[in-house]
Amino acid sequence: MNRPESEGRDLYAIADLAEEFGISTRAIRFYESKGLLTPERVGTTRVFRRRDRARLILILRGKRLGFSLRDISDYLSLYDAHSQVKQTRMLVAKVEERLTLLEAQKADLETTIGELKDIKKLAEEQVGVGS
Amino acid sequence: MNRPESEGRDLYAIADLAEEFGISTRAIRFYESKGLLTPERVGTTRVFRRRDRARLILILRGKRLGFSLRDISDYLSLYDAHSQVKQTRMLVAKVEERLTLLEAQKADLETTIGELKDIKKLAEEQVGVGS
DNA sequence: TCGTGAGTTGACGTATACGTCAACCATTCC
DNA sequence: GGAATGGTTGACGTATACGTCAACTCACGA
Repeated sequence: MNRPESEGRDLYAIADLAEEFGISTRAIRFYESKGLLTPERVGTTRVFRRRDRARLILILRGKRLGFSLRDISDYLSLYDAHSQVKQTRMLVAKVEERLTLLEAQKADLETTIGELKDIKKLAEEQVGVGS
Repeated sequence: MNRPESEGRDLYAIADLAEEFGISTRAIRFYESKGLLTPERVGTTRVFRRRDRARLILILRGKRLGFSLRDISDYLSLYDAHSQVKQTRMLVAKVEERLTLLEAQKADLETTIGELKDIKKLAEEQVGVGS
């Protein structure tokens, strides 16, 4: 069910990921120092795999949403637990908590978007839309 | 069309607002120092009106959404421009820019919410939902 | 008149999230 | 073998968003 031969074929250098996601290598090292990433080492050099890359995507999305690295760390552990499927009750509670937060955030966002659309409409009427 | 008599009837002390919104008076003073609020003064004491209270609500919502005070400041100026209705073309552009940002954020949020719901579902199946 | 409570202004401290810089390997290419 | 290239670790600096604290003012009531 596992394919050891296909493993070890997805290796990224720190600079690869930095460039791909438009962040600094220093930032990536910082995330590692906070335990959000756990790349392997070849000697002293970091080697990242698909898992790390996926986590990095989650990290950056979390940041775009305004979460702290601490929040994101918790969030990532939900994913880990997800694949490990242990302490499942705790997990459900945590997920629900997070969902409540996010749904509230979504409501805030929708309110804000609505208000801005109103402003835009009024402003456009003021000018004459097509002019 | 304006009712001067009904004005000046909505006065809040700094502590009123702090308590109402569960923040510190220091925070409110900080927002003022950053130009986000402009309460009047009676002697040295700050006096807030409905306008300030409304702005504070926008500030706190912005913060919940993960925006910096700098962002929120820009955002508030959209509202100001909105009521003043000047520089209208600039305003439309700014609003559109902000809307693009927020729509992207909303997409991020919906993705995240979706993922968490998946995790929750899997976890619940693992346990047996009603148990 | 004294003190008590509420408000005010700096000044300083703190946590987060990095950027910058120096000094140091390790490879590789000529 | 020397230089360039890319990677590594501290150490230090910076911006944001406040909290904490000291020292002061002012109004009010016993």
